[in-house]
Amino acid sequence: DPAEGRGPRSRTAAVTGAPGPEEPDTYVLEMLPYPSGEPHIGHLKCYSLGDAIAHYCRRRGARVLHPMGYDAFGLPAENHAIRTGVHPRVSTAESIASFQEQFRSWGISIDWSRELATSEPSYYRWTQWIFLELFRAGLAYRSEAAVKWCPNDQTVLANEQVSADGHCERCGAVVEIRQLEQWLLRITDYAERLLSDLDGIDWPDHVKTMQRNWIGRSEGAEVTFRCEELDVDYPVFTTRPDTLFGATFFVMAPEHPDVLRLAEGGPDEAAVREYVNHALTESSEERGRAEKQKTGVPLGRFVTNPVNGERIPMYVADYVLMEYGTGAIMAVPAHDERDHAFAEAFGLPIRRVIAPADEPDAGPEGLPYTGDGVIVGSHSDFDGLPNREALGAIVQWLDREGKGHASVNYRLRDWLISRQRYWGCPIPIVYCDRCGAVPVPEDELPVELPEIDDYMPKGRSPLAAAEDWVNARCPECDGPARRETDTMDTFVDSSWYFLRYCDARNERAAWDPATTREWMPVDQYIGGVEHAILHLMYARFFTKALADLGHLDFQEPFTALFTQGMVTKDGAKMSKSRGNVVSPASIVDRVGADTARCYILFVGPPEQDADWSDEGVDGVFRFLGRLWRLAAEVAERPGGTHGPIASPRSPEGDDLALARKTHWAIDKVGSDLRRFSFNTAIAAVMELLNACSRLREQAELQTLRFAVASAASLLFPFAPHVSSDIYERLTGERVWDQPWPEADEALLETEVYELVCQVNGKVRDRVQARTDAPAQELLALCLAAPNVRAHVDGREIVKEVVIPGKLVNLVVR
RNA sequence: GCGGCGGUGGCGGAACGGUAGACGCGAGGCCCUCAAAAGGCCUUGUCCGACAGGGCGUGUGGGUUCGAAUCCCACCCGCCGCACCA
Repeated sequence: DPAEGRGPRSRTAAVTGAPGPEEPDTYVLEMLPYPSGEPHIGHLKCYSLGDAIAHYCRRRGARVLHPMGYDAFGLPAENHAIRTGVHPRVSTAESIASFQEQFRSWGISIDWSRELATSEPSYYRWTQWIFLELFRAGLAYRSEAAVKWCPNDQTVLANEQVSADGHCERCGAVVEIRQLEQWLLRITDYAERLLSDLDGIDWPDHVKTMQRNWIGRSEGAEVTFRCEELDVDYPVFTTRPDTLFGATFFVMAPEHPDVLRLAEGGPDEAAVREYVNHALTESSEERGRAEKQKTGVPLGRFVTNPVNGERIPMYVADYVLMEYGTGAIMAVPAHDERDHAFAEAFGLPIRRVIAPADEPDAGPEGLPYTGDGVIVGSHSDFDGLPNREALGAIVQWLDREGKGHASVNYRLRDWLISRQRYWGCPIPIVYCDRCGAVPVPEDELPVELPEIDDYMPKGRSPLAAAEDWVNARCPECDGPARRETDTMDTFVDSSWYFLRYCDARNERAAWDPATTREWMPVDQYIGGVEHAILHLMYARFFTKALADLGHLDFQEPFTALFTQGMVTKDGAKMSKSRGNVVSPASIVDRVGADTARCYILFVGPPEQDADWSDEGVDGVFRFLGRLWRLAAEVAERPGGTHGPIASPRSPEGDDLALARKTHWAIDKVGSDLRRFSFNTAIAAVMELLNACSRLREQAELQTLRFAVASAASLLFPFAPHVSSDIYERLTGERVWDQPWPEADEALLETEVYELVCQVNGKVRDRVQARTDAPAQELLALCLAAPNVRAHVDGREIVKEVVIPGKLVNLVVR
C-alpha cells in the first residue's frame, strides 16, 4: 500500500547533506516531549512541522541539526507512579520506549546519536553543574518566604504554576501560603534584558506580548514615607508621583514583616494580629477576588508624607500585595479605584489633586478620576501644570530633597525551584552545622537520585527518608553534614537541553563551547503556545546567565519561534474524560504515517487550532493513493523509468501546460514552506497531480514523468515514505539526495493571459491578451469585448484604469 | 479593566489593495459492477433565469480608492493571556 507508513527509508540521518563551505549550519528544534503515556496528536503536529522544515533545509544544502530527547523528570510521572504503584523510573522508561517507537513509525528524521533524557545521571550531572555555577555567581540563593503550597501535590509551586484564580496548574487544588526556606533563582536580575532583547528575535507578537506582560515593567518613583515614632523609613513604589499631594493614608500588606511590630501596643493590636493570621491562611483565590469588599485594620501609627509633611494614618489591608513593589503603598483615594473603595469603607478623606484640563475647578464628584489633567490643590510650584509634566518635576524635587527617586518596578518574581518531591534532579548542596550550605564539589557530581521505595509525598521531600543518602560529609570541613533533600523544578532541566544536544555525549563538560558556537542559537524553534511564558522565559534566562558566566557567546537561545495551534476534536480539547482522543498510533495503523503527517499539515494554517476530521484524513489518503497509482502507471510505461528527470526543452500545447503547472508548483511549494504555509503547499501539489491526471494521455511521457517526479519531490518534506518510493520508482534515485527543485522563471510566465475587463469595478468579461501587450492594446481589447460594450454603450467613459498583466477597469457615467 | 488574536459557502480553509471562495471535506447526479466496496467523470456561495446574463454576497455601520475580505475610524461577537501590579 503506497500510503502505508512503513518504508525502508524512515530513518533519514539528520546531520547528513554535504556540508559545503558556504552552506549554513541550521538548527531545527521542536520542544522536547514530556514522556507520559503515548504521544498524542499534538506531538504528531509538532514533529511533522519540524521535520518538514528540516527536510527542506537539508535539500537546500544546509547541514541540519535535528535532535530528540525527553523531559523525563517531573510531577506527572510521579503522580502516575503514586496512582499505579509503578516506579517513575520504570513508567518513564516505558513511555520513552513508546515515543521512540512512534517517532520511528512516523519517519521523523532525527539524529538519534544525540538522544537524551533529562532524568539520566549523564544529563542531570550537568543540570547540577549549572546550578552550582549559578550558586557561585549569586544567582541561586536560599530564602525563607511566603510561598505557594499545593496541599494535594504536597509541594511548593512557582508563581507560574499557580493559575490566576489560585489553583494548582497540575492538579487543580486550591493553593495555600506557607513560610518555608526555599531555593530561588535570581531571574529578576535579568528582567530588563529579558524585556529589551525581545525586540531582536523573530517570535510571534502574541508570545512577546505575553512575556512583556509577565515581566510587567512599570516606570515611576520610589518615595520614602517616614514613621517618626519608630524612626523607620518606608519606601513605596508609585507610578503616579504626580498624585503625592493627594495621599491621605498609607497601607501595608499583611505579609509585611513590620506590621505586627507597628501595631504593638496600639489600640487595635489584637485585631491586627487576627487580620494578619486570617490573611495568611486565606487562599490566594479568595484574596484575589476583585469584587471583594475592601477590608483592613488601622495600625495606630502614622507616617509623614514627604511632599507636604502631613501625618497620615497607617493601615494593614490585604488588597496590598507583598510580592509587588515594597509591600506598602501610599493611598490616593481621589485617583485610584482601590484606594477610593477603601477610603469610602473606612471614612477616610478623599482629596482631589488632578482635575480634567477643561474643568480645573472640579469638585469631589467624578472621583476616583484616573485620567490625566492639571494639578490642583497641591503646591504653588505645580498647580496648573499638566499632571504628566508635573510628574517629572515632582520626582526631580524628591530626588534633590533625598526623599525619593525615579524607579522602575517589575512584576516578575524570582524563580522558586525547590520541590519537595522525589522524581526530580537533586539539588547538589549539603548543609553543615559549621559551614552552612556548601556546594557539592564538581568532581563528585552527579549527586545521584537514590533508589527508594516510598516516594509518596508527605509534606517533606521523600528523599529525607533515605538516611544513608542524606548523611554526608561536609566538603569544606569534613564534618557531618546532611544533603539537601528537595529536588529541582522540571523547568530547570528543560532550560538548557538545547545546549546539550550540541555535544550530547561529552563526559567532561556540559558542552564544548566550540559545538555551541557551531549550532547555537536554534534557528527555528517549534512548540505549543502553552510554553509562551514559562519554558521560553526560563530558557532565555539560563542562556543570558550562562553567557555572563562565559560559557556561551550569544544572548538569545531561539532566533525564530513558531507556535503551533492545538488539535481539537469536535471543537473541544482532546481528553480521556471527554472520550474524544484520537491516537496517532491508530491513525498510522489505518492510513499510514504519510497520510497522518500530511493531513495534520493540510487541515489549516499550523499556528491556528485545527479540528480533527476523519473524513479529512480519508481525503488526504485518497490523494496520496492517486499520486502513487499514477506514478506506478507512468513507471510501467515503456521508457517510464529511463533517463534523467528534466523539464521538457521546448514544450508545446499540453506539454507546455503541464510543464508550466509543474514549475508553478515548484515555485509555490518553496515559497509556501518559507512562510510556514504548509496547507497551501500541499494544496499546490494536489493541483499539480490534478493537472497530471487530466493530461496523462495527451502529454509526452517525459513531460508527465517530470511532473509526477516533481510532485513527489515537493511532497517529500510532508510525506517522506510514499514520496521517496515514487521518486525511486521513476528515477532510480533517492529523493533526499536531490537538491530542492528550482522553478524555471521562463516557464512561470505565459505569453498570453486572461485579461479581466471591468466596468465600474465589476467584472464584465475576460479576454485573451498577450503578456507584452501595451496599455493601449489592452484598452482596445477590453472595449471590444461584447459584454463590456453592453455595459459601456450609450454612456460616457470618464476614466480608464489599465493594470497590465491583470485588468482594465472602465469608469462610466 | 488592560493587552493580543480572530470573524469568508453546509464544513476546514484560499486570496502581494485587482477575477472572492484555490485545495480538500460533505452533498447531489452519472460511469464501472449482478451488486457492493474501491476507482473514475460532472455539478455544488446564494437568488432570478432554459441559456446568455444579471442581482446579492467576506460580523455591523461609516470612510479612503477607479477598485476593499485586505487599508483607516467606530461598534458587535468569539478566543487567548494578564489582572486589587499601586
